[in-house]
Amino acid sequence: MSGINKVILVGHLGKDPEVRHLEGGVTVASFPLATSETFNKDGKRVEQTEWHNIVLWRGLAEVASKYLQKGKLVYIEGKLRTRSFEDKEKVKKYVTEVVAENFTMLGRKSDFEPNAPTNGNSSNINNKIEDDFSTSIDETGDLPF
Amino acid sequence: MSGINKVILVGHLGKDPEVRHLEGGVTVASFPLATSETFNKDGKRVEQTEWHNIVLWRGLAEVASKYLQKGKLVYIEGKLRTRSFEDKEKVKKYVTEVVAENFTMLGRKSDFEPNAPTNGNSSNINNKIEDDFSTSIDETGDLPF
Amino acid sequence: MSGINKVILVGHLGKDPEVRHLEGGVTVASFPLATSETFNKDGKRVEQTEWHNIVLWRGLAEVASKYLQKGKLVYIEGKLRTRSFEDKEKVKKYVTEVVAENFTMLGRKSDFEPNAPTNGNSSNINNKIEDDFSTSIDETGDLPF
Amino acid sequence: MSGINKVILVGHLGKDPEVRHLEGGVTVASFPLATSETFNKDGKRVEQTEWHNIVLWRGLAEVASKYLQKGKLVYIEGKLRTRSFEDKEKVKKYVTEVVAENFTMLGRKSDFEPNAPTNGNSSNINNKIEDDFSTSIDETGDLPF
DNA sequence: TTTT
DNA sequence: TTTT
Repeated sequence: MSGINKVILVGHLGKDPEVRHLEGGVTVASFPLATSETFNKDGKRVEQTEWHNIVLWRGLAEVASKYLQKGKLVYIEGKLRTRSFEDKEKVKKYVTEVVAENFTMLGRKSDFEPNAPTNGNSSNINNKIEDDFSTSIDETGDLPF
Repeated sequence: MSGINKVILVGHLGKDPEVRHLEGGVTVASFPLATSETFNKDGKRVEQTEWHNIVLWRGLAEVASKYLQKGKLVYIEGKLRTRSFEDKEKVKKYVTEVVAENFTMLGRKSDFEPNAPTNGNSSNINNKIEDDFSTSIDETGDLPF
Repeated sequence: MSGINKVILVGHLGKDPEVRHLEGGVTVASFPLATSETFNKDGKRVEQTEWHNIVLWRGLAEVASKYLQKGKLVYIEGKLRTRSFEDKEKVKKYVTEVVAENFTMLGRKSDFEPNAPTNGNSSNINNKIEDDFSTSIDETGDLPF
Repeated sequence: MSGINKVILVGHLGKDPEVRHLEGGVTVASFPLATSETFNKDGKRVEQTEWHNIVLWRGLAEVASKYLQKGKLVYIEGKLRTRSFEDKEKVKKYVTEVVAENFTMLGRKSDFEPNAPTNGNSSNINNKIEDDFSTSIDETGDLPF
């Protein structure tokens, strides 16, 4: 009859959410999310990061744009959706996104003060202790989307 | 630190699993899986189907190739992986797949006898009656789940 | 900060849903759900069944009481809740329940016609043939999922 | 055929893992895990905490005892199991547990240094910034198990 | 108490 | 390309 299409992610935002307002007043937000996995390969600790395109609609988009920021840790629940689009050269392409159905902020409370500035190398005492997630993203910079 | 990357699907196979044997003897199987969602739009019942690329490795690939067939209902648990490849025109493309970590067959037992032919409109009486063939599965006894 | 408390089950109802109407007009439904696991132990196929107490509230309770029946296969998503109560002898006891947040009917469509009688060994021909009654469901059109 | 019995939790340990070694050398670890949910009730922010009995076996128990500690944030995936036992007065009781199948440590890296001392009111600089989760547990002290 |  |  019906089916199940469910995605559960816990990871860090690669960028601040990007918010757009469509005609009709609908809000959409999106951001890349990194989920990392570490495993041993030939006795060495290897980290593999997977990047996900997260899309949020309406009220969820507005909450996300208010509370989520680059580097923050979030739990996201949603569904997979593959859509096609035309790139600049009019070539048809496909992209798979995770359409969020709800999310929960994880980590320290201080990480989620609304309206806090996002300076990558902030000297904010609360950010100081965090691991160096954000800078390493800036360096590699090769999000596949 | 670490993250979570989990996908849970319940849907029907769009095709029989396609099995390949890589150099080194590693088996890979893949198939498209459809998850359907029905909702009301302007008083009308609309069905929206999402297609997922499922990939299975090693032992899981072998079990899948033995028991799963076009049309069957399965529960699949896995993780998202986006990989790039070059198409025939040497254009770099991305595809997102669900790498299965385990699966469970749902539905009637008769749907899962190994080696059964896949005729779309089969009039095989066994497909209409539940609980048939259960003994033959008991006899082979090698269902690893 | 916040947490995640999520349960995902696919199993068969052990009984028809039991519906109660609380003061204030709130509807609650509940039923036992069996999830079975089979594994090999000393070369023998062993089945282990786990029973879950499922509880549904309000609209979800009403839909469940209309469509779910003893023996049917369902996907249930919800959260764990342990509550205390006093038994007949005034002894404090604890019970853990799965409070359903949504559910999806799996299996053949004919399994889910509303108001069908529940005779365990029914010889009703409609239970043997797939795809029957589909139009009658289309006509009523009020399946909210 | 088969079923699905899956639990996904993100929460904080209420106590250090308790490790036991059974005859035959099997290791079992267990601890209470709190998942909190906050919602608005009559305009006020209410927090509701659910406690879960987590049980881990063998290698997973050993890893847990090494890395997990009271107050730490973890993602746990497992299955529900209700078992009966006799209490001191020989009364038969039931308890529902989450048998962990894997777990992932979340939060700051410094939270998971192995062998770190667990003093509730530690003056360890890394613990200082944490929110006051641990003390509030000590005060209420009413774990239902 | 279900189902396969 | 599946299924209901």
